[in-house]
Amino acid sequence: MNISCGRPTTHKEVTMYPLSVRSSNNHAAQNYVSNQPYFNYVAYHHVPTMDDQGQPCGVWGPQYGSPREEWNSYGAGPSNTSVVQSSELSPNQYAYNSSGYSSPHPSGHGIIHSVDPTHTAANSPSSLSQNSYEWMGKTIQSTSTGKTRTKEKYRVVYTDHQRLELEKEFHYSRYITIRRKTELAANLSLSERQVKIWFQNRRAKERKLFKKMKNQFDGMCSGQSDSSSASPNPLCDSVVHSDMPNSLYQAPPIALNGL
DNA sequence: TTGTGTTTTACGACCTCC
DNA sequence: GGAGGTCGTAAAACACAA
Repeated sequence: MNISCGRPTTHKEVTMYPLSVRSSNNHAAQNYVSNQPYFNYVAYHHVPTMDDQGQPCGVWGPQYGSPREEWNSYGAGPSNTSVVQSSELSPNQYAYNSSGYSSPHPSGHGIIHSVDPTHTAANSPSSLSQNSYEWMGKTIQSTSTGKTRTKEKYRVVYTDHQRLELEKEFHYSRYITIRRKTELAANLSLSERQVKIWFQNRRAKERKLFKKMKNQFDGMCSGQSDSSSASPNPLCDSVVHSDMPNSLYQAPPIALNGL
């Protein structure tokens, strides 16, 4: 098997906390991830691959449905955004409307490239809370540890837009390519480091969720695991105990040769 | 309002690969 | 050696019951 996801070198990022401040009053989408239908772990089987043209590593098999289009059910991309702040919507009314999201970008993705600068300016994190960036000037260096921390914030909270785009990218591929990482970082006003770490954390979250679900499944099936008798629940045999873990978490695309 | 549990960013340690 | 991977963890942000 020739997995050819490139891993070109990238410069080490210097800025630890670039533009990324979420408006404090938008809890609406806080939990949108957990409600997403793609969290169907039983059916999910992702194999990260990428060709040498910079095409996405993610192979979204037909069993998962179309990778990007289904995001329209959540509303959409950044472009025509109408990210309505939660001050205007109830938590169940998280509206993220876009008709432009579905148009694929050159590399096969369909999200960021069509961003209208005017809309971006109107809806970008910076526009959400212009003054919220002030704290960034207060980055201090911890004298004891050398760690870079901000004086007033240990971490930033990403905007709904940033999260949505990251989630969409994650939905498309669990492992982001160098190229897409660069694009995303630029378009979301995040550092590449932040994008990378977000994906790492996101995968960790998924593993955690999967583990949780597997435990629940094991609990359900524990009473019928007697090998001497036929399992009354075929789901316990075929899905949970054999297929899911290994297929879900393949080794990361390490053998990389370019973007 | 407050206490508590969960989630979200961010990092360090350690690993593998080139 | 540098890149990005997982794993574990810290701490802020958040949700929610009492």
